[in-house]
Order: sequence, then C-alpha cells, then structure tokens
Amino acid sequence: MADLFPAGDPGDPDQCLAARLAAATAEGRPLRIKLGIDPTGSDIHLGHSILFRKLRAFQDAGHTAVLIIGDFTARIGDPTGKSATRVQISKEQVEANATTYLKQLGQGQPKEQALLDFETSGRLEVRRNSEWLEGLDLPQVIGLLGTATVGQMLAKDDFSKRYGSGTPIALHEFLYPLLQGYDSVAVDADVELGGTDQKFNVAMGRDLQRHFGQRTQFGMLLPILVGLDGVQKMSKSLGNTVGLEDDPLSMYSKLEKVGDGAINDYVTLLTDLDLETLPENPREKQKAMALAVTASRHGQEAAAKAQADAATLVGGAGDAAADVPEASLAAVNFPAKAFYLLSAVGICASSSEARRQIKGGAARLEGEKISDPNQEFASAAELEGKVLQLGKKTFRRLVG
RNA sequence: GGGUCGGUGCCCGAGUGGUUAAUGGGGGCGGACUGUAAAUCCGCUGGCUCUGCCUACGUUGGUUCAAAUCCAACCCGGCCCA
Repeated sequence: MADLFPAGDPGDPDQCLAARLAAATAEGRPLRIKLGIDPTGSDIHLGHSILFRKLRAFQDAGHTAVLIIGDFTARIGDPTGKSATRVQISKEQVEANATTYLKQLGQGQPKEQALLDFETSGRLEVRRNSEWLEGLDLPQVIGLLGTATVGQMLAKDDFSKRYGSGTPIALHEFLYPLLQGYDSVAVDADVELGGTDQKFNVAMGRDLQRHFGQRTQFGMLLPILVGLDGVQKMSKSLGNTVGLEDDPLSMYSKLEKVGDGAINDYVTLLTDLDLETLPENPREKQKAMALAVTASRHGQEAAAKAQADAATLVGGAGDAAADVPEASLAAVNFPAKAFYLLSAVGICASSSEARRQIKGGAARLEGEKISDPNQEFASAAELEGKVLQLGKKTFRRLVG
C-alpha cells in the first residue's frame, strides 16, 4: 500500500487505517472514501487512474466511494503545482467536463469494464461540491477563512514559490484549500484519496473536520505518475499524458516509449504485473507494460492488435493493413499542392508548418517521401485510400 | 492613494528609431543515431493553396520618411510607502 498520511502517533487510533477498518466493521457500516476531482479538462488520463484504481479497490472491498465532482472549486482552480494564476472557467464548461468524466469512468457500463463500480448499490455516491459550497453565506465563508492563517498558506510550497518570485497570487486562491477541505466535512469522509501533491489540501480537510467536531479523515496519498517525458508529473497542460480515451494504437505506442527510468513506476502503479517476472531487457519490459495497460482499457485482443500495428508502422512499412486513423478529403479543394493538402487534411496545424515539415523531409505518401511542397495533386481520386505520413508516428489514411 | 520598475513570439528573456518576423535559452516538431526513448549531432519553430501578400512586441491614439524602440492616455502586474 502506498504512502500513508499522516504517520502520526501510532498509538492514536484515529490515525491508523487498520483501526478505521476495524471500527467500520464493528459499527457494521462501510467506510466513506472521498476522492475529489475538478473537471477542469475534458479528459481523464492514466495519472488520474491510479487514484481511481485505488478507489475501485475500496469499492470492491465493500466500502462507499464518494466521488466529488469539484464543479464549484473548478471555477477557482486548484493552485497546487501551478506557477501562475489559473484561468477561471465557466459553469457551462465545467458541467460539460463533468459529464465526460463520468462517462470515462464508466457510468452506464457494466462494472467489469468500467473503472469504477457504478452498478452495485451503496458503493458509489457522486456529489457535486456546488451542492454545499454555493449556498455558503459570507459569515460562513469568513468562518472558514478564520481556520487558517496567512503563514500556513504561504508555507505551502506552491504559494511560497510564487510569492518569492513575485508572481501574483489572487486572494481567492487561498480559498481553494479551504473549500475542498470543507468537502470532507460535507460528505463526512473517513478516508480521502489524493496524490502526494494533495497533502496540504487533505490535511486542511482534517483541520476543518476537527473544527466542525467531526472525526478526522484518514489521508491516503498515492504516488504521482510521471508523464511520458519521464520527468514531470503527468498533466494535461504539460502535454505528457496518455488519455483513457486514447485509441488502442496511440495508447500503446505512447506507452512503449516510456523512459527507462519511469518504466517500473508504470508497471507497479498501472498494472497488476509482477516486476519480478518481467523480462530484464528494458525494451521488452516496455512492451509488456504497454500491452498490459492497453489491455486493461481496451481488452486483450485490441491491445495485441495495437502492438502488432505499432511494430509494423514504426518498423517503416508505413502502409501496412494497420489500423490507421482516417482523414477526410472532403474539405480539400483540388487541385491541391502538397503543403496545402497536409494542412487541409489536419495532419499539420497550418499550411506554413506543412511547408516546413515537407522541406524537413518529414512527409511521406505511401512511404514515398514528398520533397516538393508545391507538388500538385489533381483530384481526390488519385489520393483515396493512400496513407499520408508525417514523421515516424503520425499516419492518416485518406478517404473521400 | 503616492513612489518606482515593468508588460516582447508556446514559456523565459534580449533588444531601446531604420535593411530582417525580431539575439539567446527552454519547450515543441522534424532528420540522423539507438532497443523505442533518453543522451548527442543537425534543421525548423507567425499566418496565407506562397516565388508574393498579410498580421505581430499590453490597449488606443500621436510624433516621424521610418517605431517593439519616442510622446500621451488607458488597462494589467511586481516592489516600497501609506
């Protein structure tokens, strides 16, 4: 089991998970396991899935997962790990994100396939923190603010760095830890799950529970998954993520490239594989991990196909019968010059970029290098069914 | 509110009247190499169906043949004082 927080006084039953479990059994009730997510982006990635896997384990053990959609706090933005003031997002955007999150977590799916168990009654509560936060009045907010000090806030790593470097900190950002801590009070959490970077916030939840006369929650802090760059944490804004919704091929091909330094973390945090039984060869280990993770999301069969396809594509055959994403020629006006084609088909962000890529020797059609950006194609007919390639990793099969 | 410094391309950060999308670094993308990657080396890193034409240095106006660079107002921020 991962990092437990707080280590605290071992004699204090309040701070021991085993004691919690025992007490729950004695009382004949399941524990309430809080996990809060802020719907600030549209996709859940593998970094999040560590937490959800743990939450699911609690569910399977008979406890109640209390999933808090931070629809209210998302509008403030968690300052954790941020070096700049986060842009506030709209209510509508938050709501849309929340819907996709639930879908990605497996709402409406049988529990065997879903990340969380949405089926078994009593195992899941989905709450939105606007339920209780929106209704707070000013005296209550002031009461919350009174429980923490500026010194405590500035001791938090993110804030102290920003303060030290002269980066603005808006006052409302101080409210974030308090509000998300108040969530623990609102749902009467026994245990809160979070990444190790959530230590401050989880601790704040304990303080507030104590303040409100509740038994304090047990914080379970799970390791942060490093991103594909092998250095920074997996985060959408850093662009080093593997999305849960990624198709098997791109999921697999991203994962098989995880750096040697990060591979063991991926194995232990994302799969049920035993490190001991895996091949020593780092390349083989990567493949095994990538296969297992892909399979856990898309099934064994799809994962195996992705592995085969990845080998074919990267192996250079380029035009194999692999499962290449399609790109429509419908938006392309013919005659089309090569650079325009690349951009119109969406494989390059702009026509200027396409021109550069072609000059740099990155573009291929059916494995043949396109060297002239101005090369002209007369009609869609001569391109249909062919595979357009950019670099080693990006392929599009052109369709009418 | 006063003083002061500052707002430059994805980010950081040079530049302080004049051939140029604007030094450098990071990141990103591409090429070579390799077990994929990393490391290393090389190239690219505003837009446009592009041998040219557009739009760019907080915003708006002004001075000038000419401004990211000068002036004014405004907006935003750091620090100090109150």
